[in-house]
Amino acid sequence: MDACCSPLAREPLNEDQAAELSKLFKAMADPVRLRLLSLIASHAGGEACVCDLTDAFDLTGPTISHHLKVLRESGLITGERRGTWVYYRVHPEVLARLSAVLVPATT
Amino acid sequence: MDACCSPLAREPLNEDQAAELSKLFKAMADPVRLRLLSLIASHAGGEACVCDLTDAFDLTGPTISHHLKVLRESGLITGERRGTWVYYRVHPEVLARLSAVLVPATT
DNA sequence: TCCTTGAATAGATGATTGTCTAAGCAGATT
DNA sequence: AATCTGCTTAGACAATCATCTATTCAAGGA
Repeated sequence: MDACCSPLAREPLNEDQAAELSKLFKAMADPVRLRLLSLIASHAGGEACVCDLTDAFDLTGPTISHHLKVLRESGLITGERRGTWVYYRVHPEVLARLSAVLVPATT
Repeated sequence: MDACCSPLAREPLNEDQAAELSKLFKAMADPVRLRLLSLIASHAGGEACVCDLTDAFDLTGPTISHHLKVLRESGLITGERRGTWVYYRVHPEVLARLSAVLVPATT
């Protein structure tokens, strides 16, 4: 985790930092994935079952599954199977880090 | 500006909020555009000339111009011509808003 | 053991995107 | 005016992406 904490507006990002951050932003650059992320993050208990998520969209199961995979591979969420259902939860540190990067310059 | 301030992790984004936010994240979902944004935001005086920006990349002028257009149309930056050169500056409120949306749940 | 249900994978397709070259426009200088 | 430089627009092309259907896997219940 190289591009850690310095706000984007403090000093220029180097190529590695930009490449790493762009992967995270790319994962969020879709309305369905943003809503999925928000549904999971705001769900009671900090986790949500895929069955809950699918109902919120006019999309097929495989499409939802695809978006969850993108979010998973970006490191924003993790999924865990418990019995019949798969539960997803967010990684708050990753959200926090992105939030910190975007804070405008204080000057 | 509808999807204003409530963190993503507080309550689920509705479709409109997600659509609007995804445009901003899409604009940042590219390493070149992230570096451009950072170069502009961190530049002395709060603004940077295109000529300064182009030198930082191994890309043609038109490509840089294209990325600046994407950032401009997303509302993250504005460009102004003064004499020979065009100067860009960021809109800090937009960065601040995104930062606020990403703040993880406090609970 | 077989069937049912929840979820992921595979593969296809139309749309979007990042980059380029070529051409155009806006100021400044001669 | 003629030209030069800084930047943008236009158009083309390969690569990536969002979505779908069909298939597969995993866990439970009959």
